[in-house]
Amino acid sequence: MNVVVEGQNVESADGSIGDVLQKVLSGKKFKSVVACLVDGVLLDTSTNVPAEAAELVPVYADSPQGLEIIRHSTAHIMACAVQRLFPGTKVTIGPAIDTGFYYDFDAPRPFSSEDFEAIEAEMRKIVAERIPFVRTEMSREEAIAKFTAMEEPYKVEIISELPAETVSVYSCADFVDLCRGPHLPHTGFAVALKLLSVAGAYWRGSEKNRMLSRIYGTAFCDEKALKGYLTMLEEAKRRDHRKVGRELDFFTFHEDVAPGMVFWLPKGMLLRTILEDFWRKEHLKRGYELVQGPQLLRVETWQRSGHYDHYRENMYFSQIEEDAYGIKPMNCISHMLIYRNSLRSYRDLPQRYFELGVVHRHEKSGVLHGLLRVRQFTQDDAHILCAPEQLEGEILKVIELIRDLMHLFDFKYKVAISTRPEDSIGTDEAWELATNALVQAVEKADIPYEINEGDGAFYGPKIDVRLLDCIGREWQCSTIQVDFTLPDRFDLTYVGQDGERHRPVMVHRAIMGSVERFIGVLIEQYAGALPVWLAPVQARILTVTDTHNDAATALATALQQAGIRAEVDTRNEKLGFKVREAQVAKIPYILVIGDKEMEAGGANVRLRTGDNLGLQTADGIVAMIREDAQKPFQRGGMRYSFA
RNA sequence: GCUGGUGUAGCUCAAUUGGUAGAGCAGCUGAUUUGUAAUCAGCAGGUUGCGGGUUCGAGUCCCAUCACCAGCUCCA
Repeated sequence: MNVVVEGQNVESADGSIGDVLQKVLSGKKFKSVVACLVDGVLLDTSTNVPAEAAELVPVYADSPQGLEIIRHSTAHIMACAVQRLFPGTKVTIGPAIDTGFYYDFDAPRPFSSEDFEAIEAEMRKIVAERIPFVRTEMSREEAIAKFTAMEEPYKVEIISELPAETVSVYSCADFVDLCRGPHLPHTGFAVALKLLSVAGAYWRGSEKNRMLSRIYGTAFCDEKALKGYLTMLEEAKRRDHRKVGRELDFFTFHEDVAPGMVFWLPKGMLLRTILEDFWRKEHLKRGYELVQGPQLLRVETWQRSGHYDHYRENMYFSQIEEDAYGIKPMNCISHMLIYRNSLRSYRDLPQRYFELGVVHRHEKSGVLHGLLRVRQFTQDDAHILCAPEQLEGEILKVIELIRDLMHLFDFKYKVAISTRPEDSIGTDEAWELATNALVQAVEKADIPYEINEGDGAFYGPKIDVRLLDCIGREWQCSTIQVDFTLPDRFDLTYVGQDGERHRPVMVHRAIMGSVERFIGVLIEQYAGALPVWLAPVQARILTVTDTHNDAATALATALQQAGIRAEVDTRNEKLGFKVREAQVAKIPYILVIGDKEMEAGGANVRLRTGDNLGLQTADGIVAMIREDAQKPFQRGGMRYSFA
């Protein structure tokens, strides 16, 4: 029998995959093979070449697939080390993840980062021993008996629920684990590893189960790649919006006064205002109308909407004399009441109500995170009330708006459709209709998506868009939710062409999701160096000495009259000091006026990148900044206008 | 809410086995009139998150609580 390996024909009978690869590959190359794709199936190199195999594609340590195997095997090595050092620790699961791996243990005492040194040392010992990973297949019953004997109840539970009749088990020295594989040929391949953090994690991800002790770590194909990753983590810390937001005076928190609620400082509020103004105008252009409802609604209303039954734990309440009020966690109720304010005809549809709506949600204490997860936030919320036959078209328009916004900031995003959860209201028919409309629209827009079963809102299915922050965490931003239920509960109607009353469909949608969160992600995306159109200060004029103050003020006035946000730094400081401060403040245009500039009229232009553009006239500076501010908009269907 | 960790000046961090709470930056005052990432000097700044306890003595040890950080569950 022959197989093809990297274009060459090789005799493959009676040999392991490793044996065959060794015949073809150079010694150096062979040493970095961690596993092999046999006609597309990933196998250990110790496996015998299957009789019908046609092609072997070696998986190298530095490939994405190879990296995943390294990490998975490193998780096993860690489990092995942990069981050696902490007898009585039960193992559960330990997969590779995007940034490394983790393993969840049920330990006599939870681990802390102080244990890392000992665990890593034991792991290195195991790596140095170059112990082979040995795969064994056995029947389910055998496996259950084996893990029962080993007193590993979590493994027994997993195996008992597996549909397969035979399972594979990997052993590595004294450590045995249920595992699909494949694994490294031996532990000596795990040359670059590091433990990163500990965390609690529920068994099978459910809050009702026991809390396990999770250790996160990472592994790479070599020390250089590991070092690169650790450097990247440091870089990410420098971009953290909480740090940058404080340094740039954008916002602050007073944890003792209002945990999870933002205090916007003047610079941050200006940024926010620019973004919101732009966004309101964009909505007006796209057929939305601006509305606003009250912060407090009587409890009876929340009972009618279903929020009281399904969302009460997250709501704030207030008692005034005899009346109980709920502070709104969502804006939809007000928008429905605005719809119901007059009799609607089919000719009026769709009604699109937009509100930058401030909502309060009492999030659990452990989940707050800077601007990205807060208890009071502003949704760029809209509710579209339309006839059922308009639904798909309306959803498509919303998807276009999402696309344009993501495009404007060069965000990468993921789309998921979430279906009916257990805790929900409404008929099966309505849920199916709504879910289908979402799927149809996304497919028509030709956007890749995944399905999250049971992840919908209690009143309807939804499309979610998630953005990535600077260390790869996902944050939900846009959401589109179809709702047949609330229009029913609030008896919304329109008069059709036939003169009969009909029920409109409601689409809840937010594009940024939360203005706070969106700004948080923006700050990280740009590391604080916001696009010129959003920068609270677009230009700062620095004087060399106080003889240039008048010229600086005159230039500032000229820029301001052209709609540019400019300020002057006339402090009695050295120029180098002022330049440094302007640069640290990430101000896009640093304009210096000294004798030369005063004589020639204009200023020396330095960018926050450090580039110096030399002497420019006032008109030239205005044109330059305007063009720069306009640049991101040239790509999409949106425009930015100077006030 | 859960697991682990951390709370010291506006910010970043020190403070030997429990023994007088310090520094840099920022702030204020003065000097300096300065050419593209930090001029010099002086001054001021703190019931060590809050509340108990142990001790002759607590920033340090113990308990409780609030908050923050890394995750988990949840979520815009």
